[in-house]
Amino acid sequence: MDYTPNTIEPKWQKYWQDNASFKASMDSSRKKFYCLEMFPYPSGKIHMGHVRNYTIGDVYSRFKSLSGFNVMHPMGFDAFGQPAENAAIKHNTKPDIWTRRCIDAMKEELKKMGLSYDWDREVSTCDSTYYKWNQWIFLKMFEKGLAYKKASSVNWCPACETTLANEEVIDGGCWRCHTEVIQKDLDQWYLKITDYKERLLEDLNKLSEWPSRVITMQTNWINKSKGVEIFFKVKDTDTIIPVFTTRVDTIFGATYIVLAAEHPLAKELIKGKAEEPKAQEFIKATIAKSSVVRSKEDIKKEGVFTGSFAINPVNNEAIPIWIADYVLMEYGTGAIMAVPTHDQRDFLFAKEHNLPMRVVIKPQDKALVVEDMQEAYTSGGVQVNSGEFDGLDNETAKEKIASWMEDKGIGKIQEHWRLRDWLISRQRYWGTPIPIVYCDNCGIVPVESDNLPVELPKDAPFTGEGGSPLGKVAEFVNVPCPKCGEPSRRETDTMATFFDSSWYFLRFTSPLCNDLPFDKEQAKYWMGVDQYIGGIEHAILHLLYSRFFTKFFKDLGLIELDEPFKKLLTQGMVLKDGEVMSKSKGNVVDPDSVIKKYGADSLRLFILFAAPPEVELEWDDRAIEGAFKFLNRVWRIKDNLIEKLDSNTEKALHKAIQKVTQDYESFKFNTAIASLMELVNVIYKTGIDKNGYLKLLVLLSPIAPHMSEELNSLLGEKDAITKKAWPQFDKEKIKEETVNIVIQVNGKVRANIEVDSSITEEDLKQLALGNDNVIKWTLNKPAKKIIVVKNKLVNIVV
RNA sequence: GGGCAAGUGGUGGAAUGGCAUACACGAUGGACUUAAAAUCCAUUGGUCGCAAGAUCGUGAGGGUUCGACUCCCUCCUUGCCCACCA
Repeated sequence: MDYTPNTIEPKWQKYWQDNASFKASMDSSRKKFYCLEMFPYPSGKIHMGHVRNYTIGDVYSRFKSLSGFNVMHPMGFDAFGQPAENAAIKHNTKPDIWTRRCIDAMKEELKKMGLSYDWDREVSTCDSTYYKWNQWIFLKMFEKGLAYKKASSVNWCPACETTLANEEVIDGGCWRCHTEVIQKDLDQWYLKITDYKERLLEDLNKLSEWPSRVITMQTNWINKSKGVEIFFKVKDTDTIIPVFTTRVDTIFGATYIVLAAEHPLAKELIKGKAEEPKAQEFIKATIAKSSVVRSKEDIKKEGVFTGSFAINPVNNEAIPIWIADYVLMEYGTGAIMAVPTHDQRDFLFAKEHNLPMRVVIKPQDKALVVEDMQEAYTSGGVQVNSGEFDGLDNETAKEKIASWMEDKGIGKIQEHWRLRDWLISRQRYWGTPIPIVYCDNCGIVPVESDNLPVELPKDAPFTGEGGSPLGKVAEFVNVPCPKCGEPSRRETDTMATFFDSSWYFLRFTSPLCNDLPFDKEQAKYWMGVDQYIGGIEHAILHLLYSRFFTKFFKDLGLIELDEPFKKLLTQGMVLKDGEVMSKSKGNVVDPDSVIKKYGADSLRLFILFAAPPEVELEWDDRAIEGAFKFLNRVWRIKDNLIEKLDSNTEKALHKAIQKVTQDYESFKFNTAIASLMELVNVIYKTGIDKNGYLKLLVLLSPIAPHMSEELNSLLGEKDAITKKAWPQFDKEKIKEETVNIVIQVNGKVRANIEVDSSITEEDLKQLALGNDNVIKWTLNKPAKKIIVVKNKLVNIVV
């Protein structure tokens, strides 16, 4: 009988479903294991990235389950978002209909992969039973002052007609449609994630099982830096311009000041000056450009003189005040002190506009002359031209100048954080309505939590143009004020979808809970997520937001833990011909067609065997055949089972159990598969008995679950393979009586001997010295030194 | 510009201080077959050699060590993330 995955696989998928093989229930007598892969956006079709992500999670999950853990392995859909709106417009349907269809299609494909999900826990963020709790969480945040409204200039995508968080702007374009982003003033809802910045930074220390690069990226994102806010007085006035710097050691070299075009003082300073008309025009032109466009490196650093001067408080020098496009209002105080000799941006600007320069830090061993400088000197060195601080090294000077300025009241030591508040408003239809009402009498009024959910109207008109579709639905917008009952208007913005995905892992613990976002008892048992698996592209935003929400829930008393994800694996991308698979490059391999041809087991095997999980994986059409061939090889063993296992094969089996177990545990699936292949190669030479074969099948079952179940059942086993126990290896059986010892002379391998593993060091030395080849290579020279590494090698140095 | 990875046969990769290239793909040869496919077996880093064997070899150069793909320094290349963050 041949191996026919197309008949075997649906059969076992049905069996698992009918027998609720992967249903997880709380059982405090058993050790739990919560294995989670990042839930997908339901595009309707899975791609190889999904296959890789979910196969890794599935193998680990099945391995943990066979090892005795009470495993929870849920799956759901991150179903709100803009593509549904675009698709609905394109296909003349409605986002919810389109999304539900996509979810069904995608679920079918996921099931065809044979993934061991507890589908009873499925959640879709577009269900009102889910987004009701988004609204509840939002109201709690509003109550605690963590959700607030701010009128501000925001990134605006003209194509999507929606605001974007800075984090969502990629290379000056919208992260989804790549249209160039412009600036627009809107009243926006923000979440005050900055209230949690200390904890978000501090608690990174607790995440010892996260990849260090993700920790580094988060640290840099939150980025705490120490510096000094310096007070520059505008000459002949009482106006103060505060300026923040991390390089206070360069303060004596400040030769001008630069304000952002948006700086509130900019217009005031130019008033009545000869420079006013030119400066006015510059300000207007600069504000029109978005921050992202302005931040492009190739843009020339433009600026105008304001006609005003500032007094440098450390030496009372009057220095010119400029306005320039390279200074951004959002950072620091929106004004900088420029030190062209020691900052490259200032250097270029000063050269361009002929501004003065002065060296205040010079290298240890030589002089630094302004006229000879081709670029700013940004390294450390010795203070010069810095008054009483001359001669100090600049790091010491930094400390001393800072406290000296603070004592004199001309500066203030400050912490500066890079992390900013999180903009969650979207002028979109397909998202969670923000549960807020605007009343002429009462102002901003939260919807009563008893009246949640604020349902998304099913038939809002949207064309993709002209702002919020919800604003056009009268019966949605016009409601009585929850406080005074007078006619008022609902908020028509919806929430960014990152909100939805910031707590779904908690909802999985009790997806039907209807009095809180999640059940406290269930969450206490199942949380935190023992293993989280997903793409490196989520290393900052999604993980940071999820950490923020978790800390917020802790503060509400809903959970006890600080961090949601104990262990994190970031899988590498799937490439074809050295490039990321993408529709635009036309190099996409459709998983479904591979499953049709070779079966899900072969696809799973290939994707794990081709590379370790963390690194990029190169798709290879031929190697998938190799995976299929290997499964056939395992399949055929069933026809040639022998009665009695010989001791060498038995040893090979036990060694494989040891190696495969270790490798699964540490996500080294590629080498685990290699060991299984080696074992199969041995079996082809010597044969194996039924008992040994069954063990091999259990070892293989996390990777090729369908075939393993089929063979297990063909051999007459009553229990499904998912109910079996993980094989244990016997230490006695893998004990080696003899070991191979490498003999080196001066570090070069010259001989190889087989010795009893209990041999003493002295005997081994003598044996090595007496070896013919060793004698040949030592040429009777006396050994200067002999290094013996137990059970491995002898190195004779002559 | 900053940060983080990575660089090993024709290819994917293995080895984290101790026999470099496990396992697989591909290739070549053989067995089976009327034949092909499938399957099974063997060979497969370079150079020299009939062979035994020698010698070179993990991006480049240096260092530490009895011994380095592995640790350290300098450089090169590629990828990813971030970026006028003051």
